[in-house]
Amino acid sequence: MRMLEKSATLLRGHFSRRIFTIPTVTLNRLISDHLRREDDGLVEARRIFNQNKTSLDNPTWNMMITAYVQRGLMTEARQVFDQMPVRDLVSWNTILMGLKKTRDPETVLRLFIEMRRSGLNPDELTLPAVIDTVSGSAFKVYVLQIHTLAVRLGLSLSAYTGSSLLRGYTSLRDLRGLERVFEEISLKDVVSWNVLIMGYMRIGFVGDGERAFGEMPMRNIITCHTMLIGYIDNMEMDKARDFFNQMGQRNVFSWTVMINGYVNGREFEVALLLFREMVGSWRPSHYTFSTVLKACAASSSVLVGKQAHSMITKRGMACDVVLSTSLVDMYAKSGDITAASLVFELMPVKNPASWNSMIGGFARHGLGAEALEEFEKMMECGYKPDQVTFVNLLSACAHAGLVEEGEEKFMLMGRLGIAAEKEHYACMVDLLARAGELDKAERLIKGMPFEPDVVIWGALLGACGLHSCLELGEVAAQGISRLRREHPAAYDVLCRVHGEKGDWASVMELRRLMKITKVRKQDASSWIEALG
DNA sequence: CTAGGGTTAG
Repeated sequence: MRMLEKSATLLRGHFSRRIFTIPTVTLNRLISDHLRREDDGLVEARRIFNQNKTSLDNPTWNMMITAYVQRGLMTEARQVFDQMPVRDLVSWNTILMGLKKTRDPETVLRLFIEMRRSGLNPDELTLPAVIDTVSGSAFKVYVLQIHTLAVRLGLSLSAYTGSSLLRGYTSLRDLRGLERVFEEISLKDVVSWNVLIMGYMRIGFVGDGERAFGEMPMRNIITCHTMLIGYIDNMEMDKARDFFNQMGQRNVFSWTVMINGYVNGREFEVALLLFREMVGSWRPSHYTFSTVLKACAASSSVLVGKQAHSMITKRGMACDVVLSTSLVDMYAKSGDITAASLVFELMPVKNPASWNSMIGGFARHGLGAEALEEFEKMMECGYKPDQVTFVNLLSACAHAGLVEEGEEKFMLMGRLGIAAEKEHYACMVDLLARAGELDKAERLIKGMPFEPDVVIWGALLGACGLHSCLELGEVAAQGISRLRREHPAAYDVLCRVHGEKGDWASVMELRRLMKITKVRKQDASSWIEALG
């Protein structure tokens, strides 16, 4: 084949755009062989493709689009698509399915309308691309319109199109729609059933999910995972565990789902125990490790964290961005900022989340200057900071007492078009109040576009305790008690403030109240305790 | 020549 290609190119050079052309069949074979190659034959395929554009048939054009779509290169895919002399149904389907991944409902809808205008009718592959893009976006209402179209074209009978309609009605939380679409499918396959169960579970109808599970004529392991995830999402951890224990077949995925369920339910010890049980007979995936590292980070279990890290290293597991970021975060949250920084610096690919973990790590270690410095590097490297970046940055400033820098970053956030959320205000209140700028903090709270929450009042209250400011402290404490009746920290700080002022009568009254309402201080946790 | 369902980080 290579020989043929070489001589063809040679000949084409000599007979420059004269009568001699390579037969279309040969070119198609040549291009598809390149695209099938394990190593990247794409560049070579594109070269041959470009030289022979005028004599290629549609399947070859479509294969070229597919090649780019599979690699996620949508700009290139679009380029080829736009150059096509005649776009057929496969071309449209391929480009629409590719665009699904970009989560750009406007473009997808525009293209879909353009396709209809060109006189082509969608088939059972076209609609899922459109439906899946609009569901879960602000354009979900289109699901109903597309369903109507599907019915008119007889496509709602298809299991393939039907499953995307099921997802569409799930995103609308429309139980009746979900069931009606399911009934419309003429030949229900295992996917139809699985997606139906997923729909029931997502909308919160666990019982209906269980009923469908009992009724279905065929099952596979994905059915079981759908049930498992359904239970976990509905916080039915006991049912999930029972189901998991009874599963006839399990794989790495099953274990990961179960472990992740416990992590999300904040049952970190159970999660780590299950992980230990798992490694006896399974090789965890990078999904497993990420979720386990999250558990380690949240419970400051450095020991298990380090074990996980060495397992990853020892078996030469590909450490992707997500996994590396989990490592950085685990070390940062369990107190080893040096290790965190080391892993972070060695990361070949970073993303905003990675930077956030690093900056957040510096913040929690009180290293304000380092956090600010890392933020500058992040900007220099061209990464876009987001809300999380600024929460970390502002809390770094708050912990390090960098008032001016904090105010500066707060304004920068506005200039970058990132809306300040409650958490940002909480950091700013903390920052200002701690620095003794209590009036400024109070004004900030009054100017907020939402009601202050416990965290914000708490930050103010804490600082009032620090600066022995009784009047404002009481405003804050009242704010808290309006939101939550018994809040131990509020009583605690108020006692201190009153005590410092020598207002012992108030202190006694508070202590009495605490006894009556059985208020207890919240449990503290430390890195030392969690080391085991 | 296009093909649907299940998991990860800040």
